[in-house]
Amino acid sequence: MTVSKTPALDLTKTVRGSAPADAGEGDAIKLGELSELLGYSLKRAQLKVFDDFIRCVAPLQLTPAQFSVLLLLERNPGRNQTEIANTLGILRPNFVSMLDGLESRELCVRMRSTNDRRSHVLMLTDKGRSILARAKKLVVSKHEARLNEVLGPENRVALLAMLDKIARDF
Amino acid sequence: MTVSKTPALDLTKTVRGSAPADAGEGDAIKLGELSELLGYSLKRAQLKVFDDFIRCVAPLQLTPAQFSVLLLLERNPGRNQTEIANTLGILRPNFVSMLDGLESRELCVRMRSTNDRRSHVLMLTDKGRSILARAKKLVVSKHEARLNEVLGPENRVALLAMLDKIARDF
DNA sequence: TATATTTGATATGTTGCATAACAATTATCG
DNA sequence: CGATAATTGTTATGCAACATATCAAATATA
Repeated sequence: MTVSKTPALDLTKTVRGSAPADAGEGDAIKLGELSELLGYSLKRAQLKVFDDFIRCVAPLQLTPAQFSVLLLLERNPGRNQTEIANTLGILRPNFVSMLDGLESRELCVRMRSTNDRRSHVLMLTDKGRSILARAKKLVVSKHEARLNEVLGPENRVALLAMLDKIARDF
Repeated sequence: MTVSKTPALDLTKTVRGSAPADAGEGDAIKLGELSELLGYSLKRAQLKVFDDFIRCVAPLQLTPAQFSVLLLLERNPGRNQTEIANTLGILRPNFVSMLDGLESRELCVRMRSTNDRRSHVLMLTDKGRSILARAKKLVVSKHEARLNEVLGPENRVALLAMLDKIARDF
């Protein structure tokens, strides 16, 4: 049992540095308490993971956000823009140009709803389904494979569980 | 032992949705494979954690990025802008306006180095040290306290370890 | 019917992040 | 030494993400 002390930040030293000269030449910069800041590690990890995702799925030219939209449209066909945008945490005004991009590539379509002629029913096109299927394969075979390499499968699951808990209960 | 299957994405169904009508009325939108995408969970968790950080440290008006700069300056006095910016993953041009903000609030100072008159030696002011000390207390007592509530201390440590592994080995 | 709400859209602003270019200074090399 | 290259901080600029206000059309509600 590795007993790592719980208190993360250590507010002891006050560093009375009044010397106007340069720093300790040659040695590396110390992260210090920064390495215990969850937000810092979270952001750095997120950037890395997004970078890897973009690389893995580069042949299809899909960003993580676009991929998530296509996933939602496949699982929830016939929803309108507000519903899809809301579940992804995207504001409706910003979702418009996103859909413009996907629709101009003929990956999805907007159709006026017959029930409520204000809203647009969103649907994947065949091309959209095809691209999404290929994207999934790349994500599984490259992106998640790399992740399982680094973390190990069981750690990946545990990590996901903790992140979801944060996203929900925080 | 909860045997959760390792393969995250499940590329089986093809959803032959050709109905131009609306979706399954009334029921909630299903996230589907999205909940298995690490990048998605990572980003949502990161946004939540940053939001909480900003709230907790609001009385001092410090963003996570500003806090991390002050932490680095305290631990590594006398470094120049390039060194600090690099270790934080901030591009030098963008670090200029960041320092402008901190310096205009008198939290740190730039002094021309006597060794190399191109570079600026960065140092915390007394006010900067004071604000940083108060910020640390808020982070520990509010931000990390909340995190330990949600995750539990040992999970927090495990989470940090995995995130750092991703940030390093990915 | 009159008023309020919802939906998609536009305009606009802010912020984070990236690149090119520049003057001043320093390092390198012929 | 002197010419050239590299470094440091800076400015300008562009792009993408994110946020707010506002609008017309359609619908809901009073």
